[in-house]
Amino acid sequence: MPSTTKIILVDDHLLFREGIKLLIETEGMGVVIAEAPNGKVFLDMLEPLDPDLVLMDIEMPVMGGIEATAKAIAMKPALKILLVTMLDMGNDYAKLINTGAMGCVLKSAGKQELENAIKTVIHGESYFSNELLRKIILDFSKQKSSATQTPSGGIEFTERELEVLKYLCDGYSVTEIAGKISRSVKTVEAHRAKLLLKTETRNTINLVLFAIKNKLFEI
Amino acid sequence: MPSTTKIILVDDHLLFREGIKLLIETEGMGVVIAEAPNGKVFLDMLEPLDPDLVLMDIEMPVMGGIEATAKAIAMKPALKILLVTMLDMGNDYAKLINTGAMGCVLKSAGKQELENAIKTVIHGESYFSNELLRKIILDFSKQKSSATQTPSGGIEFTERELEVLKYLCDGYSVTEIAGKISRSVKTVEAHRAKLLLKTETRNTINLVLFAIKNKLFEI
DNA sequence: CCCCGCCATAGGGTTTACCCCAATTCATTT
DNA sequence: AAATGAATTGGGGTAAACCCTATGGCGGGG
Repeated sequence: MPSTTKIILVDDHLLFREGIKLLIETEGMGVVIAEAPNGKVFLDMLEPLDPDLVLMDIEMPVMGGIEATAKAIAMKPALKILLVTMLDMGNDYAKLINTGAMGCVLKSAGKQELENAIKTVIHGESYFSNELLRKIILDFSKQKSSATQTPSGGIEFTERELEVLKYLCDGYSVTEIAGKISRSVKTVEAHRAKLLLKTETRNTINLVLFAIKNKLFEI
Repeated sequence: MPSTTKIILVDDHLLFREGIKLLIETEGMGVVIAEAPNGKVFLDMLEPLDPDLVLMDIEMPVMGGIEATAKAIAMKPALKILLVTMLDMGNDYAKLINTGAMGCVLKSAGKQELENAIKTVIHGESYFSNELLRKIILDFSKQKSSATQTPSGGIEFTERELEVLKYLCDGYSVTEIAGKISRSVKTVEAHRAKLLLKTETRNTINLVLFAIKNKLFEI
């Protein structure tokens, strides 16, 4: 860990950069060695300047923070990047997580949280703001629930049907299932046929795919 | 929203259930109409009792909370389930999110947070504790980075095989694929047979499940 | 009380999946 | 140049999947 943290600010708003810079240096979080108005300019100064930490905005012209982060991490895998975003940035939170950035804070965060985030990231841990985390999870569960509701409007299965479906999703054939539950192959086939009807699928593979997409069973 | 929330407690520890029950009823959060020591017992009482909310432990004998939640949601998609877990439960946080549960709190949570979670979930929104959210995100980014390193299970496929496999994972039958790529059904079957050999699977369903598990294709 | 509907059980017959085998092409090796 | 091996293309035959039909059991409603 360096005695003085060398920081680069990447944001297309001059006022925001100056405010952050003042905040960082008066609070003794580190020293801002450079500023860039977009991802492209930042990437050009990455090699010669060799910063310890990058505070990166996401919405920027020419090259956004997501793309710039991915490329920067590809060049310097150990580089610590802290993303800065507004809460209502579309709904691509997954991308945000997978850039390789060590953390993400909201622009609405107070200086206390920013300081906390910077120290955490410099220390080698990751920091994601709680508000953002909650948004991401809501996004996740929304995807899930909309997937379960749309296919056929809340399908209900009988115990036997669920049992057969579980075995199918585990990869067992109808014949094998018939043996497992001590019933005729024809019986199990009838249960599967009912499942095909209820889920509006044409064959076993599509039935299994349906169950997996709707997270009825783990695979 | 009902005037008195009907709650079922599912946990294998009697003391924990009794403590939670006392807490819920003295704080006026609702009324505990039943208790179950594991997921199987709970599923049996789900139909007749028709609860508004379920407090479900994850680590339980016979049938765990993840599986029980998935099945319960499959039977009653509108049912509200609040999972209860310890923080160091392996690393299957993704499963936890995708069960269909409306929320998750830690066993170490105070009664204030529990009350907050119950009210939120009953109100129709989801609630996940902040500590847990942070864990989940870390898990998520870890999965992604390891996934980019090993695209397949070490197996190499030819162009044709990948093409056939993609169609299979989309739910198309061998006959349909033969039409799509203008080849004989027998040819496509031969490609699939090669896929079965390479992946060491016994039939198409297991082949598709293999591909999904190894994240060869999105579904 | 009896009928209707749903579930679980199963048979008959057609289509598809699966296994064993073969020919052609093409790149690499001997 | 000949041989080897792998990819792509198919056939033939059996087992399994898939579709249509049917019976006995059980609970709710006229």
